[in-house]
Amino acid sequence: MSEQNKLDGVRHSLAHLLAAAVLEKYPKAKLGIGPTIEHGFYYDIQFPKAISPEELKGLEKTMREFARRKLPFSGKKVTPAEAKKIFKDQPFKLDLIKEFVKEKKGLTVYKTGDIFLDLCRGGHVKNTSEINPEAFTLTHLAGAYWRGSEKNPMLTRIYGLAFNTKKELDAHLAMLEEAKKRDHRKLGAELELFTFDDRVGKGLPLWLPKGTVMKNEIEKLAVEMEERYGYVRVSTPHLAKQTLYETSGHLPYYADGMYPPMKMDDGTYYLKAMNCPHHHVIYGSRPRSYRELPLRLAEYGTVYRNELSGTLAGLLRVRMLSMNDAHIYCRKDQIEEEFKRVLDLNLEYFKLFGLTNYSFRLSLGDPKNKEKFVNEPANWKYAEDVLRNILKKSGVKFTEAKGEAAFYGPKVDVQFTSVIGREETMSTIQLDFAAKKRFKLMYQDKNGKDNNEVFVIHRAPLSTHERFMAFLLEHYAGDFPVWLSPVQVKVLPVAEAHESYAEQVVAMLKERRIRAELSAATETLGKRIRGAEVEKIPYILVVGDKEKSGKSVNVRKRHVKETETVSLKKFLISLSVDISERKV
RNA sequence: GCCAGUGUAGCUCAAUGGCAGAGCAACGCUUUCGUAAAGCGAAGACGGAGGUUCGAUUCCUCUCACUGGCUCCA
Repeated sequence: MSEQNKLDGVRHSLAHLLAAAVLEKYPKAKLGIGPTIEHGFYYDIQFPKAISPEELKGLEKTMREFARRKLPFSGKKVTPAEAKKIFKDQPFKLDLIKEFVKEKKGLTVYKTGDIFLDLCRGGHVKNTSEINPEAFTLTHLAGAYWRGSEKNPMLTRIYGLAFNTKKELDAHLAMLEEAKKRDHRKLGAELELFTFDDRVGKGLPLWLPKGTVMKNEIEKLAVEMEERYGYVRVSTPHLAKQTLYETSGHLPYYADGMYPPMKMDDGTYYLKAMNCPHHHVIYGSRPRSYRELPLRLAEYGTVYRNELSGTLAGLLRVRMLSMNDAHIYCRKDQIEEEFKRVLDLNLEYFKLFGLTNYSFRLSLGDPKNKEKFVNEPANWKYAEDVLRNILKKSGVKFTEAKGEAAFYGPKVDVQFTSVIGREETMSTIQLDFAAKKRFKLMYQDKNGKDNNEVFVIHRAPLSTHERFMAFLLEHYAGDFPVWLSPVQVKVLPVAEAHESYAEQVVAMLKERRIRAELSAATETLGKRIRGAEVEKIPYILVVGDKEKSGKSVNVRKRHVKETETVSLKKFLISLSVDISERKV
């Protein structure tokens, strides 16, 4: 047995001990399921009344006592009738038994000493003596719907962490503490990048001056890259009439995610939740020739989505999104090439930002779910095969996920895990075979005939400004590359006498469009250095008598104690080059 | 939206059924300083609305916001 399987066995066994501890204290509690997860385990339980987080300590203690009793785990097969009898007071277990019988799965029950019996497929330690009672802890409570459906009752989920040794557990807890310091919400407030306010509304970020500088830098990058990759830019209104979303087909699939309609004297309007329909209209604004394809329309489009209040989280999930959007209109024979180019664009971005913590996911439709996906089986199969083949050819690793597609077609999502462990889709590339029919997207082919075979690739490699900023903040822990830093250089005169020289230095920096600030000598030099370090300014320039007479600056790089005196001229040139090349 | 938790000054943290206390930041004055916190001073807060009470920041109800998760998604 591998180390990992053994640890999984420990974690799974702990879930059983947790359930046993709960039943000892609350004999009337109803058990859901208790699986193993990445760093531990959880158990979903319905309590007679809500329990408080303080009670976790007590449950933990009981679990330790159980573990020390050296209880053996043993399993046996049972018939459905036997199982129903054993779990007659456990409605959720009865639910599972029904399901397993329907799926013709065998039933097994596992016994933990003589304290606990659970319906379970196995995978435990042989004896609780294999569990290190110091290497696990219960961490937090959460609500979770039974079988993951919001139509079912909500159970209380108790999460636990478990490792082989106390040392590993402590290290993991310490890592979580460290991660909290990189939380984009904390850093964003400290670095004055964005803020929220009750009067504006939840999920509606206000970009502060420094955050806006960064947002604009990222947008500038996108404009340059997209120009290089053959895109043209467009710009569209934030609202549109209901008819547009009826044409696009978004209303039946997406109405819940949109803000409610606004009835005006000349019709009903919606705030846009996506840019695609507007772009499709631009495509159709005049007849297109086959020579024009692929046509790539790009826009940093602002969209509004009425996300459920409970899902909002800092900039990771908001209600106003600035999407790095574009739609590529191409012929069938161009899909592969275009898709590949988008993939390359993605990879180029990730390399530029030094991002490695991502994985590709091929998000597929689900033929059974006709409410969520357009019912065109042949098109689905074609599009899914196209995407799968391109991914395979390009050699990137990917997983497949059923039911994660857009309603109009499959997509390739780039999944990131934030430092606090939340997984979100960052970039997305989608293949849309439904728009051409709905919007009557046409082109004239070589023979002058109308052709409706216009495929649309939706793509957002830089996600939204909001989510991308959240990832960048956590990725760099606030230490942004110079080109992205809101303030690139801070100039510190040693004393008042050096202020005029310092002002000259700032002026020369600004002339080269370098973002520089003066930190006047109203405080001690040490204090101003500390301030600039806390602000995470990439370059601190100290100027005193020596620098003034030598037309030089003393350069202190972020987080580096050793300083270096160089001529002002030299510093200006090398910094300008670094910024224009977007060096890390 | 659902389940649970948390809301004290710009930030970090105290205390309390009976005048809410500090550090940092910001402000004023003094200091003009060579690489991560100079000194003094003044000022600043119980998320909001009800209720219980002689009296509520503290107890209760509602509400708003945030946090952790579920569902959902860029």
